[in-house]
Parts: sequence; C-alpha cells; structure tokens
Amino acid sequence: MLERTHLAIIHEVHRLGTLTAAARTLNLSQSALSHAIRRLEQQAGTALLYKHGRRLRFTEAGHYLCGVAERLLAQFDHAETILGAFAAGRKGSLRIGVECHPCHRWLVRVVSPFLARWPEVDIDIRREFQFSGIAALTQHDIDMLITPDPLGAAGLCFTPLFGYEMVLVISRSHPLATQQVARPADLTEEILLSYPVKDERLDILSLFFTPAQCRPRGHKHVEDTEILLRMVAAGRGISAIPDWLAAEYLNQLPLSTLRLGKDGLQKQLYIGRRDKDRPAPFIDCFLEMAKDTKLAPLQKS
Amino acid sequence: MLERTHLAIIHEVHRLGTLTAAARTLNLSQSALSHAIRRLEQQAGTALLYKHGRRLRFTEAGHYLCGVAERLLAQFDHAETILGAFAAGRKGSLRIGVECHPCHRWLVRVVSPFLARWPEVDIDIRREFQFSGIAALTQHDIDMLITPDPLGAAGLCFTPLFGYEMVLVISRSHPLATQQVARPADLTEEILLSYPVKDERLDILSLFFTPAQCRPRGHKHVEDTEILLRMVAAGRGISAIPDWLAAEYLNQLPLSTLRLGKDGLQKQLYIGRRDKDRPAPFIDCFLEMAKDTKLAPLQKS
DNA sequence: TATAATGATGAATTCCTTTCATAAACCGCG
DNA sequence: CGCGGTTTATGAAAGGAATTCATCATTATA
Repeated sequence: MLERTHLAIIHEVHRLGTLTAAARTLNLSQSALSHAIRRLEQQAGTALLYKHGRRLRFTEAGHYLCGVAERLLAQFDHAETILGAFAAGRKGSLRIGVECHPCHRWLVRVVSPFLARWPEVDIDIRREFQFSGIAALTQHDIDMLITPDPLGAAGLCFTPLFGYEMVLVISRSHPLATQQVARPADLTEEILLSYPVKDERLDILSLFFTPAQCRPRGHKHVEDTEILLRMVAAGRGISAIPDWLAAEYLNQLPLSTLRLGKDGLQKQLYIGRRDKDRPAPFIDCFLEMAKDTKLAPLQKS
Repeated sequence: MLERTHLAIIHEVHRLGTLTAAARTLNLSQSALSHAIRRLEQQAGTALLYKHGRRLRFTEAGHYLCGVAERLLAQFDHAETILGAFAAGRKGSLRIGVECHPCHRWLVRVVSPFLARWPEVDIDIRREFQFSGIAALTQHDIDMLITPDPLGAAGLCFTPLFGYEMVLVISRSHPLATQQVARPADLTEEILLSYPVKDERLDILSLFFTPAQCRPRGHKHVEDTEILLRMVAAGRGISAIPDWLAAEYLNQLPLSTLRLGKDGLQKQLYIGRRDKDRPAPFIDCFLEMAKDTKLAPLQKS
C-alpha cells in the first residue's frame, strides 16, 4: 500500500541524491529509508532505485513515482494548510437565515465589514425556509438566524441585538399625516401593504389590528421595500416598517410616520444559534460586529 | 500528519454513513476507525465528524477533507495501477476524457487500432468529471481530453483534430423534412431532445436558439444516442448531432437532416494534453492516429 | 419500554517501523 | 594497489503507534 511517507522518501531521495542526506532532512535513519524503499519495491513488484556507483538512480517506475510524489505531496501540504485554517477558525462559511423581511437590509450592513475582516469566510444569506427558520437552524441548514421571534427550542440560544419600533408609514398628503399616533380604528378604510408573509407573522395585524378587533379594508403583498414605500408615498396604501428603515427613506420620499398605538409597537431583534456548537471564532466575531452595528433611531420631526 | 489511511477512512465513512459499515469494508474494527479519527482531529485541531442522532455528520472541515480524500485516493489508486503495469512489464496507461457526448462514438474507432499497435498500454475512457475536463487534465486525473471547447489553461496545449457540422435531425415524416435549412423560428413548437448536459453546453441552444431569442417548446434529456434518434424518428422530438454521427443512422432510421441556419453550425474537435509532461511515445502516436481517423462527411441527399 | 444498532473509551496486544550495529560496495588518492 | 571516507544493505532488537477487545453510553425502532 503506497503511503504518504513512501512518497516523501522518494521525493527527498530524488531531491538530494542520497539516502543519507534524505534521511537527515526527514529525521530518520538511513536504514529506515532503505528498509522502507525495499518494502515498497517488494509490494509493488518492481524496482524503483538502483545503485549507480555510489549514488542512487531511478528506474522508470521510480521516475514515475517521483512525479506522483511531487503532485501528491503538494496536495497533502495544501490540505493540511487548509485544515489548519479551519482549526484556527480563519476558514469556514456562515449561513445566515433571515426571517423578517426588512432585517435583510440591516444584515447587509454587517456583512460588508465582516467579509473584509474574515477574507476566508464565506457568507451565505438565506431568506426562504422549507419549514421555519428555527427548524433550519436546528437541522444545520443554517448556522445563524436573525429573527424577531426567539421561539424556544432545545439546543438553541438567542442573543438580543437591539430593540426597535414598528412605525406606520403613510403618504405625507394623507389626512392622518399631522397626527403623532395612529389607532386601529383610524385605519379601517386603508389598504395595508406588506411583505409577502403569512398574516400571523405580520406584527401590525397580530399586535395592532387584531387586539382591537378590526382590520384594514384591504391587504396587498409587495416584495420590494423600495416599491412598497413608493406605493405608500403615492397614497396607494399604508404600511408598517421598522423605525430605522423608515428613517432611511423619510428624506427621499414624501412619507410620514406615526406611532402604532400610544405606546408604539416595540420589537426586539435576536440572533439565534445552536448552543452546543463549538463556536468558531468568526461566529462570535460576527455576533460582536452585529451588536455594534447600532442603527440610527428614527428622527421624529 | 495526514495519511492515506485517514483519507480512506473519511471517504468510506462519508460513503456509508456509519463507522461500523466503513470498518467492515476497510477490514478494520469500528474501534480502530474511532481512534484514528480522534487522533486525526487532535492533530488537526478541529473536529471533523459529530454525532447526529445515531449517524455521523461532517463538520465543515470534515467535508473539506472528504473532497480532498476523493481526489487523492483516486490518484493513489491510479498510481498503484500504473506501478502494477510497470511490474507486469507494460509501459503505461492512457486515461482519456471525453467531454462531448457523441465524441465517444468517434473515440472508440481510434482506440481499437491503437490497442492493437500498443498492446502494453492500457486505455481508460472517462466521461464524467467532478468539475470540468480541463480541471481533470491539469490535476492529472486524465492524460488527454477530447473536447470541442479548448479553454485556455496554463500548462495545457490543444491540437485540432477535425471540423464537423452539427445538423438538425428530424423525423422523415416531419413537415420540415423537405427543407434544406432550419431556422430557429421554425422550431419553436418542437420538443428538443439532447444528451443530459447543462443548457449552456448545448450548442443548439447557445449558438442557434439563444441568439435568435427563442426556444423550443420543450426540452428532454436522453442518455443514449440510439434511443434519442429512435425517438426523433418516431416524431417525438428533434435533436442536433454531428453530421458524421447522423450519417451512420440515416439509412437505418427514417430520419432527415437539416442545416442549422444558412451557414450551418460549424464545430471543431480538439485534443488537449499537458504540455510539460515528458511525452510518452504512445501519446504522440495516439495523436497521430486520432488525426488520421477522418470521418466520412455527411452525404446529403 | 425493551431491544438493537451505533459510537466512544481505556487497557492490552499486535504489528510495523525504526534503530543499532555491522557488512559490503564504491570512490578518490597517495 | 590499498586505505580512509562514503554510501547502501541487512538482520536482529527495540520502540511505538495502530489495532483489537471488552464495555459503556446514547439513540432510534418495534
């Protein structure tokens, strides 16, 4: 059975010309090499080296093996280097799941500096899950989950990232635009625009309308934030988005924001991961960087 | 120190899913594998496997190593085969990769006389590559590559073999059978039958349909040339094959051939090899014999 | 819940590698 | 030619690493 050590021996002998010299660089005795080569030759059934005067020369088979050695040893070395990078945590990949639609915008802000700092770590962001994000996390489909709903599950832990407030956005020309606070009853004639997720996952429905036992007049799904807000600005509907996201658009589009209820609709963003994973250093680092990426709170005029 | 046995263990565990099964095929005890993996993990400083229920799953580093194992083990095996050939007095082996499906038929014509002339050389024809044929060539997985796409890569050289034309084959009872030339717009209601390769590697799509901004109505994959052409003859679809291949079947099956566009779809077949290899004499000979194996051009009625 | 299947672990053993000591072959030089 | 200085080859002994055995812990299955 051809082994790595055989290749190393062949290679060094080829490089240095003598067994003795090769033995020195391999930290072995000359005898060890001699035995090893002999064994290999017996197993292979063909000579690899022959004595030519005081030096060793390669047979054709030996020459062939020499070429093999050069290629394979390089690949072994490279593999060990990469493995070392894995061990040191420099190399790896981070699959991040995002459950809340607008969080995606926040996430990209964290990702850029992270990629700069960990050039060997790949990031993959996934937004669609077969079941839930939690399931994807436990099943190792993703390594991290950004979510506002830290549902308990065995083996998972959640770290709070930051709190924010869901605010109502309406066109600046809307009659309510002068108000500070919106109440559910004010909005029963409106068309609600939202990201395409299930109703029970829409906070403005489950935490604002439903407790007040009323609903908006209509409800349409829009995939893209920019388009959604332009529709709101055009008076085609209302929507609820995080305050920090609204802040980005307030000076670009004719929008107004209102508090949802007198206490506002307060949310908290969490980052979840499996707790029994030996945390790769870049995972902790990502967490730190995520926590540091605070968002400018909404400047309410 | 990463050894061949480690790779073999990793590979078998990946293939079979459990230590116990892997141990059986390796003629070792389950305990041996467990210990070996543990040692390797300690040396590498990173986990490779972890228990998931009753099975084992690979960590990222483990997955990486698994890929390494697949590549390196194949090279070890091949090296031992060659070594065995040296021992048996044979001179070498020639591993030929074939990238284009129908080229395979042409290749077998060259191989027979070559084997007769070089009884000491073994030939191995490979049609499936993990990445590309070019990569297989540079990585010494194959010694020659037959391809219509001589993508430049360092250390490789390509020799043109012969030009041919891709022609459309349709049933003889097809309305278009009386035409000489097919245009993309004529074929938008047809079902395209092709070998199972990626769309971008299908010339009839990338060089015929796509430039005309249209597509056939459907597209099905068929593995076998004979079956593919019988389906075409039965009016179940259309296909594009080299003219010389079509010529073989024209008098066996009720088929008609049409030119693809008014200039036809001209292709060129190349044979690629590593240029820094000390060229074994039989490699040059194979090249010569390949060039001499001209193909009868299509006799268009 | 009992049972079968699987992986992990520590101690003992086996097997292979390496070393040691020495012989044999070779080269250069007086 | 013969003699140091080199080099490889070889058999026996020593050393060490891989393997096995026996057993436990865990998990899925019936």
